[in-house]
Amino acid sequence: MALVPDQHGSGGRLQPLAEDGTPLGPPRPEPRLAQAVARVEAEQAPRWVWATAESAYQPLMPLRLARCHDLRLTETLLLGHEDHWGAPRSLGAAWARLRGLPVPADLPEAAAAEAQDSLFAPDRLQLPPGTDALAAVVAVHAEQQRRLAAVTDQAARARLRLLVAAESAGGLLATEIADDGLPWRADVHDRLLTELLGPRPRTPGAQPKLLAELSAELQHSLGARFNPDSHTQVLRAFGDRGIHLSSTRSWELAQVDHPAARLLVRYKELSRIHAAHGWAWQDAWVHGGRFRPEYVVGGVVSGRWASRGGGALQIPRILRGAVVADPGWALVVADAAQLEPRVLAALSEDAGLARSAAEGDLYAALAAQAFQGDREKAKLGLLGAMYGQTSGDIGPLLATLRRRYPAAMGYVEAAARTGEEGGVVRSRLGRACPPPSADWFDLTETQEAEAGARSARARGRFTRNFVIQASGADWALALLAGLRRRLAALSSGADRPHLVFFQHDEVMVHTPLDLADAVTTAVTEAAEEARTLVFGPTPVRFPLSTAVVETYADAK
DNA sequence: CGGGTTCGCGCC
DNA sequence: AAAGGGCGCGAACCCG
Repeated sequence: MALVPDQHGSGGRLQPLAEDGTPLGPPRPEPRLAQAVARVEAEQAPRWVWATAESAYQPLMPLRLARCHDLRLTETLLLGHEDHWGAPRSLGAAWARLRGLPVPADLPEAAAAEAQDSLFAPDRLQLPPGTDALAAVVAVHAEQQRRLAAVTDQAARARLRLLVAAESAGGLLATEIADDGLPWRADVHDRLLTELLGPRPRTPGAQPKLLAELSAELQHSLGARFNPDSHTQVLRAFGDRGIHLSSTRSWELAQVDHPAARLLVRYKELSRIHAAHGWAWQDAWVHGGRFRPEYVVGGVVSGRWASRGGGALQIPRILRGAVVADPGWALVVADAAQLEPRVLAALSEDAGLARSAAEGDLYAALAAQAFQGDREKAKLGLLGAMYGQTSGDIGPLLATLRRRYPAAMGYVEAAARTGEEGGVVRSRLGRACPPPSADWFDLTETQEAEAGARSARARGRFTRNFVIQASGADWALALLAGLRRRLAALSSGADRPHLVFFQHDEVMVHTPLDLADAVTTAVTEAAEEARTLVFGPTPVRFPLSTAVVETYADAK
């Protein structure tokens, strides 16, 4: 069912479609769009087709719909798959390509965010003036179905269709999470901040008491006046005492045997909390007991979500006590244990690594197999292999891994080689990595062989990691889509369990207490379903650690 | 004064 | 000699 809201007001138009996108009837004007959509959802539960969730789904909040086909997200996936990276992805751009018209550039993200709030800002859909938006939605959708059907390899086609469905479900979910919000207790947050920093300063922008004291103590211990927030001044203050630092990074300070180093590390920890998640952050982002961040589905090229404003994906551990379930409710927190090495085991079909990943603690099993039981070595070696690390004492570890797990190591090394040579790699479900940038070619073809080689190696590390990170994102998206479907089946109305947080390999559901066990079962089943959907028959397991808690702080 | 860059750190 | 992937954000700093 194609859906296009009116430019202003609460109406819109619907048009029923066949699976391949052919219209099954004329457009239906609906002056009361939300009611009409709710009725159609109850009667037919169609797959809704729209330009973007933000243009079509957000205005329908708090309505919940089961399935959609998001044209913008799908266009991005298809363009990547067709190696047309960088082409504009808006509905208007896709329509223009279809009709042989000049293709409008995408709005920059910042402008797009503003376009949301202003009646006069340019329309993010980028349709040429006078274009019928519903006709464009119908035509672009039919074209996307045609392009999906044109993928020749049957298994690859099925996986790409799965990716389109999962990505679109992600679009639904991001809108719903923003609508529901993450439960956030401002009073608990304030208490935590007061313990760490001292009471909230009366004048906005003033430094909290404990932070100011720490700053004074730090300056006293170096016998100089300086701003601890200024790298230049800090380096000079230490240098004047004969301590020569190459940076002010905390790991470097940790090696310095001077009281000022410890004070500075502590100062940096606290000032960061104050600046990034302090009272100003609370004023800006927490309202009515909810933190409402804006998630950007597919905001990372690997398919991970990004966020805009509020640092939704960087909630510091020390403040997680402020995430508290409502009275009579609970939080179900689930995260995938050791997701990325398991993804590598499944992708590469390495028999030895798969055996380690068949259950329990992967690193411990690896250590028992190949590292004389030294779990730390096993973990460092495998992480280094997935990131392309070459420094430190990792050489012998990589050599062991190469000897014992040749298929797994061969897999990441092949991905790295492809990247170094300027090629493109894909996730398990078919998300493509970006091609090298234009200046990459300048560098690799430069006279200065060293700069070119360095740049090629950097791209090799990127593609090496991409196949794993992006396939992990495939799995997580499939889990989300399956979990969302299961939660909707558990109950409806105001007391429905709902997803409130998603961070790469971790999900959180806010649920009435009596449904907490059912939610735990649902998330476990969704993870198992995702494993089969994404990786097919594999011995590799993707265990979740799940917890039913009152506060996020108790989840780990 | 505003915009862009660098540094460094929060998260995975 | 160089030396691990992906992000968002804020403060300092630099420049026109």
